[in-house]
Amino acid sequence: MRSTQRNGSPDAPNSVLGRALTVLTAFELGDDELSLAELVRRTGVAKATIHRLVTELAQWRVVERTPGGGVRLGIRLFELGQLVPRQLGLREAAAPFLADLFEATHETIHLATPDGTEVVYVQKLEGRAGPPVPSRVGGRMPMHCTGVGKAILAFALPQLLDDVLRAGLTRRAPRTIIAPGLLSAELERIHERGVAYEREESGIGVTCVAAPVLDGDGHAVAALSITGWVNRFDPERMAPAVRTAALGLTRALATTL
Amino acid sequence: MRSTQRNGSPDAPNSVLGRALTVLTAFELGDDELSLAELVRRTGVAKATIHRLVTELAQWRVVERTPGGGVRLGIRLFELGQLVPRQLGLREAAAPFLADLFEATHETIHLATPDGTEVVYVQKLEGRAGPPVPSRVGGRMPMHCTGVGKAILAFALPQLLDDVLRAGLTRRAPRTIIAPGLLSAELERIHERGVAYEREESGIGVTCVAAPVLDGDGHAVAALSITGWVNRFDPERMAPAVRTAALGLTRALATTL
DNA sequence: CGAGCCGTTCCGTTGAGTGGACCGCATGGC
DNA sequence: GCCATGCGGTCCACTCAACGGAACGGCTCG
Repeated sequence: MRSTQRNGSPDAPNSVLGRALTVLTAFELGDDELSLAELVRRTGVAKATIHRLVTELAQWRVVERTPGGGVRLGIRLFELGQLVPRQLGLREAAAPFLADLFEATHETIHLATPDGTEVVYVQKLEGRAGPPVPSRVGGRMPMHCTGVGKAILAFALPQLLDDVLRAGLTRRAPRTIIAPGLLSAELERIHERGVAYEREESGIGVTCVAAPVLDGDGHAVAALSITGWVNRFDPERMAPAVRTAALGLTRALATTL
Repeated sequence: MRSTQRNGSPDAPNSVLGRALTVLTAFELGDDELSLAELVRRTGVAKATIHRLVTELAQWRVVERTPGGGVRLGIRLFELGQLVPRQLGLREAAAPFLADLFEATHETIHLATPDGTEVVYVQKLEGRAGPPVPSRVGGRMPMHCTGVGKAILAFALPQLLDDVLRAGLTRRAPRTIIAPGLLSAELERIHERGVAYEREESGIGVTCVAAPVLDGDGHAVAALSITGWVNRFDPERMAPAVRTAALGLTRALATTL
């Protein structure tokens, strides 16, 4: 069995493409620019090879060379990423609903889509007075410890829950649900109510309400949520708003297709 | 001389990487999914090769296979794109300023960064009652016919203006500036005032005010703008707000570095 | 002033990549 | 019913693109 890298990629690839993608995925959140030597260290690819790959990637503006000889991810990668249909269609359709929610609450709004056993955030509107949350557009979080994740999981094929359990219910905060039985029961309640609550399961002091966005078969293709401070924000009171927006978005996507 | 493709890439590449990037850049805005056959047609790459490349790209989730055998850009491309520092740092620093401008005006707000002789939109907050504009996050527009573009051009190295003129002042709307002399004069006025106006130069009925965001050397690294209907929106009245926000962002970026 | 690290270049070797040919399967016009 | 067409997918012998060890020049330390 292949080792589980965070990027879910074949390790030690001996193909050009594999090496090139290893280089690109070597960049992480804090990395502004990396030196060639650092890339060699992170990827295990030979120096001459890194140099050749980086030179060609730079010609395509997929990476950019910095004056100091370093390498940074290039603007063209951003442009390509914005064309990805899984986020483009969703974001376009969701924009007015998210704007309404934000206008009405001024709390932090999230829109996320499932990928594997995690969710990827597609949009985030940050409330000024809201709690700091580790989420980020283009970032990932496990499904079991987030409102959007649980909302999606409750309206997904049973297979997905198995995958999530097999991946392990890692603890993210003191109140993260790490017992498979509790998670199943919680998902059942969410499925009945159409709304998922999360209280300090991903971070201390943070709570949220989420609702799923469904496709024609009733499976979740996304979820949206409102997040706030646990003592200044009543998720139950926001539930109807989130649910309404999610239903609206579900309908908007259905009529688009 | 190499032909000027829109993606600015070497054509007829005989490297694996070149072929793979040709495949990725074959996707355009409207394309949800492409068939392998369509990719063969668009790229001129042999079918077996396309098949092999797509299979490997799919393993990395850079592309995804659809049930019908088609190919679409994958979520991982979106994730990578969101890490690109040129937009990430800018977007993070700009978020509060853009939010303030939007809150105060409820008109369409743009944040763009220069790349070559064009600008790439990094953020867009769409006003409900604003005019439809062709801009899109991750999209490009020429510099000479947009507010943000002119603001950037007025605070760039002279070399850039030469490049823009050499690329040609293409007409986008009846009032697009296509005379080099007029553009130079306009840029001088913009440099003096610190604000750029655009009146129906990119589209009929649309006007905007833009201001540059500068680096330590006084060169533009970005620009932001407010856009509205030409008869319901007075750009001069919004100029101080845009300029203030741009100066604030300039300062915020300076202290970050 | 030399040890160490850096980005860069060179070049002989080799196996990853290539693409024409082929398969099985829908589709659809005759 | 049947052949023509276009599709995704597979095979495999040839070949040249890619590899990486080695060497170079520049830089910064101690």
